[in-house]
Amino acid sequence: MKEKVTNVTIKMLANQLGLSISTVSKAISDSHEISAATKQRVNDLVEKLNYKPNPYASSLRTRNSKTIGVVLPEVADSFFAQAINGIESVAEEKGYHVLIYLSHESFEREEQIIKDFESGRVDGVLISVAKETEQHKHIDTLLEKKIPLVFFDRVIDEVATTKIITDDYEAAFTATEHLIKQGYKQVLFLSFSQILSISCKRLEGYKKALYDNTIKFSSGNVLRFSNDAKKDYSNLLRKLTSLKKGIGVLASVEKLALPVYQACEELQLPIPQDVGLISFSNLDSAAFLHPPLTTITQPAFEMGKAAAALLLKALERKNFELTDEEIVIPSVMIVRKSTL
Amino acid sequence: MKEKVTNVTIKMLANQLGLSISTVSKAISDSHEISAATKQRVNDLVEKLNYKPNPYASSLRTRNSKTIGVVLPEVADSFFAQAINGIESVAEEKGYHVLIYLSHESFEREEQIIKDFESGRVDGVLISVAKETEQHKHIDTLLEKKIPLVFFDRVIDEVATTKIITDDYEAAFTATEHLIKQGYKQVLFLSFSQILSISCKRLEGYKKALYDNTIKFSSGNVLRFSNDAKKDYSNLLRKLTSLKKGIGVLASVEKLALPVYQACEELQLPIPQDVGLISFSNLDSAAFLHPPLTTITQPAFEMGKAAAALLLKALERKNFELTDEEIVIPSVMIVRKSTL
DNA sequence: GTTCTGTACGAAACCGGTTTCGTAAATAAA
DNA sequence: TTTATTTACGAAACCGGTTTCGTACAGAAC
Repeated sequence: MKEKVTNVTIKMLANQLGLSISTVSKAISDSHEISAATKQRVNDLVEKLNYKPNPYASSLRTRNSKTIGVVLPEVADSFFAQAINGIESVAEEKGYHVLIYLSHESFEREEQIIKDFESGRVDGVLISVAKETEQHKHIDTLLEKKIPLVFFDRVIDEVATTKIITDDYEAAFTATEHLIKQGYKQVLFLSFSQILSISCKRLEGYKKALYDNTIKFSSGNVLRFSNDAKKDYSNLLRKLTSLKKGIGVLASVEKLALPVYQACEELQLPIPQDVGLISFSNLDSAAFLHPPLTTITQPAFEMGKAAAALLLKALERKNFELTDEEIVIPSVMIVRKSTL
Repeated sequence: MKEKVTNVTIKMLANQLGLSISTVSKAISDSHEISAATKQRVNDLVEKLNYKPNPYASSLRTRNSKTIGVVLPEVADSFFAQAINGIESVAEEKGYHVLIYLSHESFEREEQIIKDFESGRVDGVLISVAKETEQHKHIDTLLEKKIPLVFFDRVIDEVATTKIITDDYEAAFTATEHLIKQGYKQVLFLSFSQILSISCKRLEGYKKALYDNTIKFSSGNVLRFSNDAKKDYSNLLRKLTSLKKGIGVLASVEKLALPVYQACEELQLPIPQDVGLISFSNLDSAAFLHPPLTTITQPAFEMGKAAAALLLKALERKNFELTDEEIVIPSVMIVRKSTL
């Protein structure tokens, strides 16, 4: 009762047609070796029997699977959700399949996933690394095996392949300067990783804006978020309490914005009067938050699309290799009420 | 320069060890036929050469791929994002791989995806159908091929397999009654499909609540959302304008909630005073919207997890079949300021 | 000593395609 | 007419594993 239904194979086609297996195979792939008449007969039977070639048999012989692996830290983040959309749209168009893996921000998990790819399960890889990831041996090993990989958003600078990023430094600079111009005397930077390239760049942009506005950088104004949401939240409360009013807050990643709303509510610090908030975020609901959230919105869909397009180009074109370069797609700041 | 690096194969292991291929294969799978000493030698070399068995060769012979297919209408919806998380968590644990496909709410696309699965690419399928889907021949055909499939959330009642759903009828009933109890004289139902089982059930729950409260049902109060966001929005504007104040709105799906915020803002109809809003939604930001959104929150993660767990059980246990039943995981209503 | 049983392994078929290479017949070139 | 090509197809190797089946040998049973 549970045994699989035997699928129709190319052998069955060949037998029914009185042709050889190789002839059928060639007919299906529209080889010039096969006459039009024979192709017609073959295709008719393919249609009639609803023949679906076994993809794994084909993959085994041809050494490619028409499958790409996508490694994400998580999926419950609008950025990644939109990025998947972009990736899927080009994969679909080119007839590729997408295997999805979540690292849950864990380096070990990411390492396991990447190591599995050495098996040849995927033709290429798109990755946005975990917040913990600082080494890149796992990725180097994969590249040595000539499995193309492109980074998007969360990249590792030291790895020599193509990276699709946004203008993190500039965006953070703009955001910080915006807060300063709006009159916030101090600016907090909510950091979610001290390791990630994007975090570092955003922090640098923040620092530069402070510098340009002759505000002294204080490491105490950089709040590091860990995995412990409770502790992070109480740190945030403490920090906000300790400061005078007129605090600007730059959340360097989407998930850090909502805790600020919550904390301000709890502490009765009205946004934007006492606290100005701007966040890197792709939330559709940003415009309807209370108050509407000023955001740095990343071109998530486009980044996913660009990354996938490049990867597939590298897979399809034998004379195209992924060079060590950064492709920057700019973010846009959308000013709303949370910053006056 | 582009040719793939030849991976180490089981044959290379066998040669280096002076053993036969079959012995090595059995050693790796820890067969009782092989002596402990030999297993040790084999595993040592596996480690040393970083041998990764080709998954497609293995799939070909064993006729299973340790891969499941997940078909979603979209991914930029908190429900599906969380569901993926649930699915991935159990797939990961059981060593399964997950292929993701988006139907983008198109029946044709969904059909293509499902048809591809007839090739044997996946061992089993999880699906939440497109809003357009009313036929189910594509799914029947798959089931005839003995490829297990479980529905989650957006199910097709007529297909005889397991369905993981939430209590749509009751939740909509509760939501509607809540609006009525809060004093809204009329209740609008924002519908996003006339076909989907969940939509119908939610509509039924809505009707029942009206009936129980002796409010006459009017089909004019059911607003159908199409794919044309602009047209939908202007319909919504028109409807809200035409009604007296004190309108309750039940958004039967997450994406319909934000347009209501926008329309109320545009029409200067304060929520919750003039318009009460409740929505099926899993948005984390619901609590921080302006005003905070009362939601029916579905157990998305749990539903994904349950669906995946059941599917994998059907795949692993030969004496377990997916019966034609519904497993209901209840939603919870979280009352916030958008409904007084 | 003979038969039986169990252990440890190897040869080969097999999964279902793709690809190489060989060849008979038809056609073109000389 | 003979030779060179082209057309259309088939046999078989191949991809890299898994699985079946056969067997040599050691020790146990009789």
